[in-house]
Amino acid sequence: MVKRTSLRDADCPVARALDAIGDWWSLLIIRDAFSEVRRFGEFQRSLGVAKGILATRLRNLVERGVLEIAPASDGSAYQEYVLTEKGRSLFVVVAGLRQWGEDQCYEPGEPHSALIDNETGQPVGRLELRSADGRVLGPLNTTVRLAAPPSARPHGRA
Amino acid sequence: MVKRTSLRDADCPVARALDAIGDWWSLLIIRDAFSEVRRFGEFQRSLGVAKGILATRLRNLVERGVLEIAPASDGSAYQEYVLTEKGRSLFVVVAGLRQWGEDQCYEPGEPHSALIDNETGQPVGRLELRSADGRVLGPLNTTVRLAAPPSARPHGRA
DNA sequence: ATGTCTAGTTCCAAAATAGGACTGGATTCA
DNA sequence: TGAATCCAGTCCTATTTTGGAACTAGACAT
Repeated sequence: MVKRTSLRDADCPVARALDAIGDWWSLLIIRDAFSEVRRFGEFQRSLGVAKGILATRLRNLVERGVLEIAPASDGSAYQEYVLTEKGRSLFVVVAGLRQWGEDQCYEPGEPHSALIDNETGQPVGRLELRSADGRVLGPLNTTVRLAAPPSARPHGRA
Repeated sequence: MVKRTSLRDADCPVARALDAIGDWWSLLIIRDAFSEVRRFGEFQRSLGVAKGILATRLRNLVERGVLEIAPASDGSAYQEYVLTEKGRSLFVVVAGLRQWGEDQCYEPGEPHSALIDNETGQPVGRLELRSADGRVLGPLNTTVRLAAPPSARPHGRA
């Protein structure tokens, strides 16, 4: 009767997304996966997370289709966890978090890492949401249009 | 000695960001805040979260400077929680989660909400990371360049 | 002044986390 | 070939966090 609330079937895409990947470790695992981290032990050392928790998270991410298990690329009998297409499409989310962290979570002079465009060696541009015709959009220019499937619900809900 | 690990001083912007806002309820609170939800009771009803948890989360978000407390806009003696500039700059993160949720967390035919450009009434465009000169970048085109402040650390770490 | 609404706090049981010990198969070394 | 070590987990326990309900004090409405 206390059951950690599930948002799997929430009628908001943000809630569903968070249900799948919205905890600390999962996002960090995904971040690492974007940097070629693949093996259980690599994740464990990189994150410093308890093995039990890591095992749970990896299992969940595989179940959700964000990661998949592949044979080890080094020819050993072990397995690896690699991003699926679904997982790779989280790139902008991780990039968004990174930019926000860089901008808002460091002291003014404090040095931090940066995301670099391989082509030019320059930092990447700022992530922006644009309209279909190219205008940059902010919170004030947009509205959530509710889906109205079985019986329309008048107010936004989880 | 078990203390939920803190990533406040991690040397990765993603980790720091997650430390501030990287849990379920915080992100959902922020999502709601983008839709003009302001009052304790409104958040509580919208999210269906336990009041104790909501109180903790709001306090934390205020501490972190994501929300701030303002006098109630309806003239009553109560207070409201509104996004700061720091909080509003999470817009692309929430938008990214929303798009991912829409794309990946619904069954093919299943209807869902959409983010609409107020100007045109059309759905907003896809969030894309671009290079300084405008090329669309994916995970393969980018690399994290580590900060090398006190003594350079050779490998990515939490 | 009485009753209700708002925004919490407090308390409890159940669940999740952190950490360490343990295990069994794979790999390496001699 | 066998022993030592590494890898990828599982299992156990203590502590923390969550979810839910009950309680409270200060607005507000009548």
